[in-house]
Amino acid sequence: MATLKDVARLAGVSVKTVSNVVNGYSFVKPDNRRRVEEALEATGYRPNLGARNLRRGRTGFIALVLPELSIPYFAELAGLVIAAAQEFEWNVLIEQTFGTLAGERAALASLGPHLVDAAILSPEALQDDDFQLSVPAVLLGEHAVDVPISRVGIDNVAAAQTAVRHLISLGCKRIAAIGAHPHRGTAAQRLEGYRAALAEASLPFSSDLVVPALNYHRAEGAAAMKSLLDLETPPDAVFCFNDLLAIGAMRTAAERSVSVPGDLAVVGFDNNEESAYSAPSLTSVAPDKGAIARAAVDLLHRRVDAPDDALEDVETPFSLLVRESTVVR
Amino acid sequence: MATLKDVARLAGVSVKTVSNVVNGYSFVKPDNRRRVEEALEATGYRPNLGARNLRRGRTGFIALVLPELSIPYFAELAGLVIAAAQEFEWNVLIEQTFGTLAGERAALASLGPHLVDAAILSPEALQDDDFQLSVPAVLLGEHAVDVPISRVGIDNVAAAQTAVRHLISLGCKRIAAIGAHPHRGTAAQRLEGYRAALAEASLPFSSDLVVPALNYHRAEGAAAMKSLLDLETPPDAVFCFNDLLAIGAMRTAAERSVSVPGDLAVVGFDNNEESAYSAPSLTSVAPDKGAIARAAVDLLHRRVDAPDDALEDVETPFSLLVRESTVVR
DNA sequence: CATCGTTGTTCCAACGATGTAAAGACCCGA
DNA sequence: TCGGGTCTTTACATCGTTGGAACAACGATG
Repeated sequence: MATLKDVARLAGVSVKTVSNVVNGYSFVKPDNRRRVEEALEATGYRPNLGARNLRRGRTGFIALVLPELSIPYFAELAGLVIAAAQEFEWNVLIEQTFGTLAGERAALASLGPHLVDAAILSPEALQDDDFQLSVPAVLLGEHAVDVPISRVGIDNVAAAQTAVRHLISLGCKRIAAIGAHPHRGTAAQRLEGYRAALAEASLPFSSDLVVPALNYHRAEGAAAMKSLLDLETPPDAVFCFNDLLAIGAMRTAAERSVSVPGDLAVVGFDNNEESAYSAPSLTSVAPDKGAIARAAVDLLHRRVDAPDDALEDVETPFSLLVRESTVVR
Repeated sequence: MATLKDVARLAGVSVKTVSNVVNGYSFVKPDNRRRVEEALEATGYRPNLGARNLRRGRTGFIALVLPELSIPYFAELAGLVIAAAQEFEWNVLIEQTFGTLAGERAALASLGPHLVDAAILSPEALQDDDFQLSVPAVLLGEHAVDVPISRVGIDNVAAAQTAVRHLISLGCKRIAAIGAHPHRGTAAQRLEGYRAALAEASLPFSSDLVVPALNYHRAEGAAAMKSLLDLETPPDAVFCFNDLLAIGAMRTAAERSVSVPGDLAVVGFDNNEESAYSAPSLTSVAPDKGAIARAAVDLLHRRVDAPDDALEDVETPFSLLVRESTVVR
């Protein structure tokens, strides 16, 4: 691998002059510039990022801390974050926590100014004390705890309310919710939106109809739906806090010969690509994932230069995509 | 951020002694070792990886070059590669190519010994000439071209043959295939397995029943299935070269009121998590993704130390998971 | 022609870590 | 007491890059 030194020798100039050319410094004699450029071309020089960053005090990386890539929402988001980060010549380092406290603590501990310039976090179990960060960070989703970190995300209360209002508009009276979670901020907000929508339609809130979930995997949705169908009076609709839970719930409904949307309307959350192709296709709250990714990366980019700016709370748009799981074809 | 110098000053020893303690060098006096360890603890020292790697000539990163993270197979694989890489203290850099030649070329060009120690590649369009790599690499899938790079993957011919034999054993006579691709090595192999299975059962091969696909997205599977159902004599089974195509195909079948598996048996490939929950659930060839990820990382780890060893071709196991899309419940 | 400001280039130090060589401490037996 | 080996520590150079100061060349100015 060619270094600046090699290029300098070949071009017959000093190392610094080559560095100046590489970095677009203006005051280089046209003749020298040409010779250097030829030498760069000839050697196929590529800067050693480690050395450059060591010198510059930057690493060129940002961390993306998320539960797991096998969850479609996070996989899609990760792809968009990588694309957004490219604009700032940032590489993305993905850390999986598997939603555990230990995993999240380990991920945070491994971060530091020597490894990454900034971090995007999607925590699920972290407590206040854990947020001892040494690099600028932004939280995706909702604050479960009161920590001074900027946030990017949709208005989860409004989004949940929109989803449940839709179910109510279809005439559903017993609307269940799957996905309550002790620590997850988004879960609390979505539950709040759910209650608000019930309240404004004067529908009773029944804790029987609220089923918790820990990992938001399909299997949990399936299990939750079983317990709901076993109720004395099963629900006529279910609002799931993510699409995977909804897919699991629909699976159980199919196994029990409960017709969706005839007997049971189902709404999910996240709008995974898979949800447009399920049978029936899934009505879902669709956050603008691209906007989230861009906003998060952009915020961090500003924050790296000005770490002491006021915290930000960026609200990104969402929409409700109505599909077959709530409306008969 | 504390450096070795800070720790050394605090412990009252030289920088090198601290370095020796950090790196587990044996000959350090117990007394000094204790003082250094206390100082490490007190300062919360974490090595600057950039500097360490600059000195060691390693980067601590491997690249994972894949089409896109929003494709579940690659998302699941990426998660497993990250986990496998952790064992060797490697961080994983994910590069998305979106399956385009330009994207793949750009990804390869960006790799180099200054950025990564090695690379895992899942190319789809690259030609022979493009494989000018400056770091050890391993190919996932199949060689589409004749390049001297190690490979990890399943026996795609045998896997496809197994899948189609299964359809034949169900009594299917007109078995279609979706996913033929001009450049993709796996596609060629799977097509070969498909033809072999037909041949051994003395079933005719008809090119009408082979539909190409470029990106292996759900939409393509849906479109391909439409064209198959429009045939004068539609197929009674379809073997899709990945699960997304199969999901799309089943979607079309549902829209056309073609019953799966009654009128049409469907087999996919990859065994995405989603496929166990679709309606009907999808019979799929299940490669051992964990084994692939571990084998690839392991191979690279050996290759970094011994770059000139003979090429390897690691074959990982697969199985056929029979589900509702081929067998009536 | 001395002085000046602008341009262009080079030299040197530094980022934080580690390998090398050499020096210092220590213990043993002769 | 001395030589010789084994531990233990240190000073120094180095990885590839860039910032800053110093310096050199230049035409323009008085």
